[in-house]
Formats: sequence, C-alpha cells, structure tokens
Amino acid sequence: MSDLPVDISHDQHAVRLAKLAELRAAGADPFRASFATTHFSGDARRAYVDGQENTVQVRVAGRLVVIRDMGKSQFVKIFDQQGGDQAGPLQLYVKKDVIGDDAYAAFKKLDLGDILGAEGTLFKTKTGEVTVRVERYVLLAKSLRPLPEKWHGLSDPEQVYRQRYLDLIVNAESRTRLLLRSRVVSHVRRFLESRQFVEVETPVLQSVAGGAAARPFTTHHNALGMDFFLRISLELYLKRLLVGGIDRVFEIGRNFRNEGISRRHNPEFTMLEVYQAYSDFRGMMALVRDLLQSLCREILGTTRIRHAASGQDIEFDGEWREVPYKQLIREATGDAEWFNRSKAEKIAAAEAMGLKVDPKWEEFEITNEIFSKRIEPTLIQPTFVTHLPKELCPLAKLNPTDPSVLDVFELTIGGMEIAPAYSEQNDPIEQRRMFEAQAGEEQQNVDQDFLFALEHGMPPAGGMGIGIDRLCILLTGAESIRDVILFPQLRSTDKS
RNA sequence: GGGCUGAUAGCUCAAUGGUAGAGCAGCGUCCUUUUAAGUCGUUGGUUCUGGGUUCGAAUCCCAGUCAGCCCA
Repeated sequence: MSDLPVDISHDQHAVRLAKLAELRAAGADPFRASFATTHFSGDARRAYVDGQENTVQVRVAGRLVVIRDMGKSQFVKIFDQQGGDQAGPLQLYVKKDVIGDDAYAAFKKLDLGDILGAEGTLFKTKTGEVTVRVERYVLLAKSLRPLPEKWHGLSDPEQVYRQRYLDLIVNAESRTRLLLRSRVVSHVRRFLESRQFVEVETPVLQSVAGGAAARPFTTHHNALGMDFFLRISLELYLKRLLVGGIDRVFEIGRNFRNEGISRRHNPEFTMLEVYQAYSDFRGMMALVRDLLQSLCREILGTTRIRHAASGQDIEFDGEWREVPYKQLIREATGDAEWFNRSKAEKIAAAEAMGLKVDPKWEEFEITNEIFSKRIEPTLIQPTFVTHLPKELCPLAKLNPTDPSVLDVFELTIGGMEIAPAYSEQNDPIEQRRMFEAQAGEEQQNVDQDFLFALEHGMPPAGGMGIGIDRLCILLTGAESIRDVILFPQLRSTDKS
C-alpha cells in the first residue's frame, strides 16, 4: 500500500477497498456465484483416515478467521456452519511449493474475514490437527470490514445484538446457544408429530386480538381500509380448529405484545400452543413433562440443569411436584384463613411482606402479587401449580368441586412461569359471559366470531402453551431473553 | 415511564483536571508443520453528540442519543 499517494494503511476499510479494486483490475471476480463443496469443516475432519496422509480429497469453503503466515507457507483456518463444533474452524495448510508462486502471492493478500473455497487433501500436523493441504483455492467473497478481535471477541452487548452476524462468528457460546434454540424447536415438532399432533398456521393479523390480557400492536391494511391488531396469543384460532375436527393441533408462532422490554420480555416472542381434544389439564401435565424430559435428554443429554440464579441444580427426571395455588398462598402467608380475610386484611398482610399494593386492586390481584413476587421465584424445581383462582383466566373450566378455582396448572421452573395449561372452556354460554364481563365497556374486544364457532360445539380439550424463549433461557442458562433471540428488539439508529 | 451505570483506535481495554496509551487487527520486513505462532519496525483518535465551567476537560457540570441493570 506504500505506493499509494495517500497513506491509508491505518484505515482497514480503505485498505480492503483498495485490494478489491486491485483484484478487479487484474480481472479477478472477488464475489463469485458458487463453489461446490464436498464437506463442512467438521465432516472434513471426520473424513480423515488415520495414517492415510494426503489421500482423502476434499473441497471446503468458509470464512478466513485465522492466518498464521510463515513466509513460504501459511496455516489458516476457515469457519463455516460446523465451525462452532468443538474442534473449531478447519485448518488449511497453504504452501508455496504446492500452489505455485502466483497463487501464493495472491493468497498473501487475503484478509481475515474473506470467504474462500479450497480443494486439497487431508493430513495430520505434527501436533495432531487434521488439516487440508491446499492444492487450489479461490476467493469467493472479499470482506471489506475487519472482524472483531480474535481473543476477546465481541463483548459490547449493543454490538452483539445489532451485529449478531459478528457475534456468531467470533463468540462460540453465542452460536451454540442460539443454534440450540433451533434444535429445541425442531425437537418439539418431532415430539408432537410423533403423537399425531398436526402443525398449523393461523392469522397474525387479527381484527380482535384475544386469548390473553396484553396490549396489542396495531397496523393498517390499505386495500381493506381497516386497522388490524398483531396477535397476542394463538389460542382462539386453534380452538376454532378443534371445532373443525383437528383434534390434536399445535402452532409454533410469533406473538406480539406492545409492552415493556426487559430481561424477560421481547415485544415479539415465540409461543408453542398445543390443544388435544378429549384430554384435560391433567393430560397436559403428562404431555408437558414427557416433552421437557425428552428435550433434556435429546438436546442436552442430561435431565439435570444448573440454575445459576439460585445455585441449585434443576432435576427434570421423575415425577414433578404438584401443589394447589391456594395451598402455596396459605403457606407463604402463614394464614390458613387467607381466602376468608377481608381486602383490608389482605392489603395489610401483603404490605407486611414488603409488597407494594395498589388499593384499586381486586382481592385476587393482591393475592396474585404475593404469588408472583414471593412464591413463584422460589419454585426452582419443576412444579405444577394447580387450580388457580377463577379470575385469572376466562378461557378455562371451573373445578367442579371448588368453583372458585380453575382446572388449570401453571408449570413453574427455575422461578419462571414456563407453561400454563387448562381444561379448556367449551361451554359457549359460559365463555360469552366471561368475555363480556371481562370486556366491560369495551364489548368490541369480544371475539364474536370465536364465540359463534364455539356454539357449534367444541370437544372437551386440554390446552397448553410454552414460551419458547423462556424455555431456551432455562435450557441454556442464559441471563436474558435477548441471548436466545437472534435479533432482539432494539431502538433503531441511523447508520451513516 | 423512573432510578443507577456505561459509551476512548476496527475490536478488547488503560489514562481521575496538565503531551490520549497498550494488546489484537492493520501497514512494511524476516520466517516452508503453526495453535492467542514467533520476529523487527510502524500507522491509526470528532475520547457518543451539543452546550457549559476552567489558563487547561476523556476526566467536572447541564441537555440529548444509544445500551445494560434494577424498578413500574
């Protein structure tokens, strides 16, 4: 670069642009259309036969992430989809004698980050690393920007999230964690399909956003000239499908809630919802336990997970604790008569427990504040909290012997609510009454079309939801939901 | 929405009111089995933005932007 009129040696982008121009001037194509490979990096390593030096031929491709230049030969490493495997990127050995003077001179001008294809034979170095002895190589895509530092990687959380592609290249833990999520989703599908559940897709754009209590996003359809909401839950459409005779149905899909962003909340998140006709919340208990146990075994290879926040190990194996909500409340408050206390007494007791209570709250809300602040965080081992108060969900059936509670459970693990499940309400009269009571002044928020569907008869059913993001937090030990979402929501910035 | 913390070279980080530095990366050498390769030399800064205080500001003050944590 010293022959350039202006010294740009400090500007890595400018240096690379100059190299690009040089390549083009020499008639090379720095951005090729394709390259036929025979192996990913890990597969190439596995293709090596012990003692068979330079007999197995491979064609591989990837991003240059390490260059060790020794004058007339170089060891470099390329990173591909299997570059996150334990052994890391695949090593290539490029020798002047083998590829020739011109090709070697061009190779010396490559930069970290360039994407190349190479062909050669496998051998083992004296330190035992399976390596490709390169006979031919081709630059497939010139990289015009430098990679983050090789040892410390990329650690600024903002850049990790905004430039996830770099995080994936340089931070093996991020890559492993995020790819684990793909395996989780894939396993969930296979598990449910093996039990004859059918996967469907239901509308994201809805004129009534029902199935949960949350503020929806709004959007507008120009041709129809009407506003829509983005869905906040999958529930009401999947139940229409129960009416339609799809007895075992599930959807894995994005929900959108126009609420705060935090370590546990992203405005868009992925839910699994499962409905099984002729089952009930107890059937869902067995289903979710089987599902999570098989996930642990298949994906993690263990049913024991380290829970950093509590310092405990979470054991997924065996039967799980089952305990009624009311019992937990009575234990936590030390008051056997809690549910007979007046509102004033409940407020006083909650405040004595250090909780902030809004006087406008209903009694069940005060009680539930105790549950979510003082009980839920302590439920580290998998726990089915059953029979929640009837006010907490309008879509579930009442318990026949105690109609103040619902035939539901909330599976809590690691102090987080992981999976709620219900014996689903299929009485259209009762369902309408609940919806209309809940909607109050805002009767337009009642999904009449759903109620109309229910009136045709919905089979009794168990239903369950699992927040995939939270499940992945649990399985990976991530500290934030952002660490299990490839591109978490951030404020947009103008990039000039 | 509120509180706290942070933003310095491409990346990871120093510099606590007095000449903005290091490692990696980059650039130029040496080196044909390296493993954060080694070696010699060397470039690189709107210290997030805008104001203010001061003889002097990366540093102190105010406002803003973005992010993280906690709370709602």
